Amino acid sequence: MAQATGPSRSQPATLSDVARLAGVSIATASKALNGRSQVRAETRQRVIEAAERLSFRPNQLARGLLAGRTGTVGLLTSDLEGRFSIPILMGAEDAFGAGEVAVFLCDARGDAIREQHHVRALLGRRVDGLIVVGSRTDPRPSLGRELPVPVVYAYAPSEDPADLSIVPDSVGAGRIAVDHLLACGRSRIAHITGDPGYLAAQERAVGARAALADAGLALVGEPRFGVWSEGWGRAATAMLLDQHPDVDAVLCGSDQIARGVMDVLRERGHRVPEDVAVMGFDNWQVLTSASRPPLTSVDMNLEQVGRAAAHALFTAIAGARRSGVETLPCRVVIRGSTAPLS
Amino acid sequence: MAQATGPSRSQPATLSDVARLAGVSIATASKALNGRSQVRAETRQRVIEAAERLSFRPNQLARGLLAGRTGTVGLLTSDLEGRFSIPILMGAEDAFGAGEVAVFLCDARGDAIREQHHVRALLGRRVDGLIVVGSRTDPRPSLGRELPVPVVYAYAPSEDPADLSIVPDSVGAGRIAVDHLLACGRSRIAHITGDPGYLAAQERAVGARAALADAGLALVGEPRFGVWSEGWGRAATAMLLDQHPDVDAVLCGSDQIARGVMDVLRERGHRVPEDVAVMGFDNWQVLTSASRPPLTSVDMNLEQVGRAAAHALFTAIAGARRSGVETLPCRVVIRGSTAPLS
DNA sequence: AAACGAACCGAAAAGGTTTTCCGTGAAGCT
DNA sequence: AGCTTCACGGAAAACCTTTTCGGTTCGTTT
Repeated sequence: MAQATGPSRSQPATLSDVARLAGVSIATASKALNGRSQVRAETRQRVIEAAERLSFRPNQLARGLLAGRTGTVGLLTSDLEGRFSIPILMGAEDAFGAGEVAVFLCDARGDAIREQHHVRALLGRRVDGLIVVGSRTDPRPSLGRELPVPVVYAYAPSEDPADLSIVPDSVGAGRIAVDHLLACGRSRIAHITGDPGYLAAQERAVGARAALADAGLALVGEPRFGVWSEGWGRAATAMLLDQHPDVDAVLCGSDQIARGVMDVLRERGHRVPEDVAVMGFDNWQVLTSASRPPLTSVDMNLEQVGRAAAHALFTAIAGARRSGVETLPCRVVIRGSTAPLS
Repeated sequence: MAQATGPSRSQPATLSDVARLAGVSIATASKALNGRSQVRAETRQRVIEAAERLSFRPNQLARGLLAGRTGTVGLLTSDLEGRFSIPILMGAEDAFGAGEVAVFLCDARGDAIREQHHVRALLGRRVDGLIVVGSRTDPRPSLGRELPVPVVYAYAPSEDPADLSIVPDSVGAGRIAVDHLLACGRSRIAHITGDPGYLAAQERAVGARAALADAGLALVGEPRFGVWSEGWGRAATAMLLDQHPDVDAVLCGSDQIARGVMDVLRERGHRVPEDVAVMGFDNWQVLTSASRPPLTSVDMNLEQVGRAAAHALFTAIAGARRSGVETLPCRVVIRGSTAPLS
């Protein structure tokens, strides 16, 4: 009953179909299509035309079964919803797509059980490697050393130093942010940032202080930790202006916070950037370009993190293992909210 | 040289390894692990333990090769960056993950050539079906009727009515938005929306007008089309207030526009929601909850669109084809920016 | 005791591709 | 003419799992 190539939808052509149509053996057809040299040019041409006519696509399953390599990798995110996973994922997909590698996407939704389940499923499909994408930069548990394929951790590093992790340089990000404000001639710089439980918040503050110290300066007051929201940005700014009305720059832990900061600054009659310069982190387009004025922000180069992770996985699959945490530099994107003091 | 199970990383165990360890044939091992009935309980136990010890995972490639079904689907997005693809993708991933189906993610980046390339690659991997996710609701070209696997279009419908498409009900969205404003006692409702080249903008306006007409009312002025930005929301609101200072509600084409609208309303001394109610579309958390007051918005239920697409693909793979454009209802999420007139 | 049935297990084929090895024929050389 | 060399094409194994079908063993029945 099943062989009716009939009405609806025929099976895809197989290599033996091509061989039959071209009047050669399966082996010859394979060699002709793969550019092997043991086949006459004329024969090769005949095979190629036959494959064309049948719109033959080699079955990657069979190929993978034989080769022991499938040309697939697993991309395991812990949180698709969060906006940090997406650019990383794009970078990785981009890097792999160019190399004929297909990507299995799995979202663990922050659940370790589900993550374990996905890992097992991916290994059953014989992926050549795994990329684990976190939703924040705090270290996360390793998947273990016993996996049969290489693993690269992106954004959230593994707790096990034997694993390879690719993360943005948060300390450096704090540094270059302050360097930019210093270059704008600011010297009374405050720092309003988010949840102190986030390593990124701590590291950016460390970098900012280090850059100020190098210039013989210090923050105006202590860093103000809170939550990653506009509301906190507004509240913290109100307090800041009460205590330090002479502040000439505010470095904000995120673009959202910066948005709130700028609103209150404007409401209180401080001009941005003439009186107070404002910077954010993350360079989240929808916020930076909607602000008045557009917001200068530190871009974490997440797409590049994804690409680097993909590249590292490539080389690991080829046999060259690395380990440890590798950091990638961030960059300042200058917009209207920061400008030299006139 | 290759058989050294040696130092670094051994090959995954195969069924014949398990069979050998358990002292049975390959066939029996397979039957034991798959719950077939022709094997003694004690033997089955022995096999299961052997599989456990070797941490055996059946090779899905071999299984797929044999069964003709791979348990994989392709998810083809035209634009990962845009925020509409992500929830759809999450819904689809969620629905498939529960069913032991793995998802290949491909991002065409809005390029038809790249899309074609990805389709070919996916077919080479013998996916059982395809979901095509668009970045806007305007119809897009079909992948064609000649594909060997079923295809479901999500968010952006196919131009070919023979294809199956799942989209949110934009006209209905406009309707329920106005219905909500009417229920709040508003009667002088303006509409500030985005790019008129977007079908979503047109359809929402159509729905809004229809709901008003049903109540014997009309919009305050014409719908104001522009771009999907806060800046446009601010500019349009300024004009609106000049011409119609007595407006008591503004229906905005997106949450971004709504954000701009609210800013200007407040600056001009109009209270939200006491004097003017404001609504947006998309229910984009980061904007709706950061607004002052939090923004009432129409949620397009995109995750549900993704789930429905996955489900439709499931049944199509099982043989039950549908066709045409199926719409899913949207829902109003009420927050502080709309309230009954006191 | 012979025959029968049930329960259990194994051999083998199938799925599609790549690769190795062998065979055939022709051309080149002495 | 007889030999080697070369170019080309084909047979078959391998990858791993599932399933069908046939075979063995043991207990039961007449």
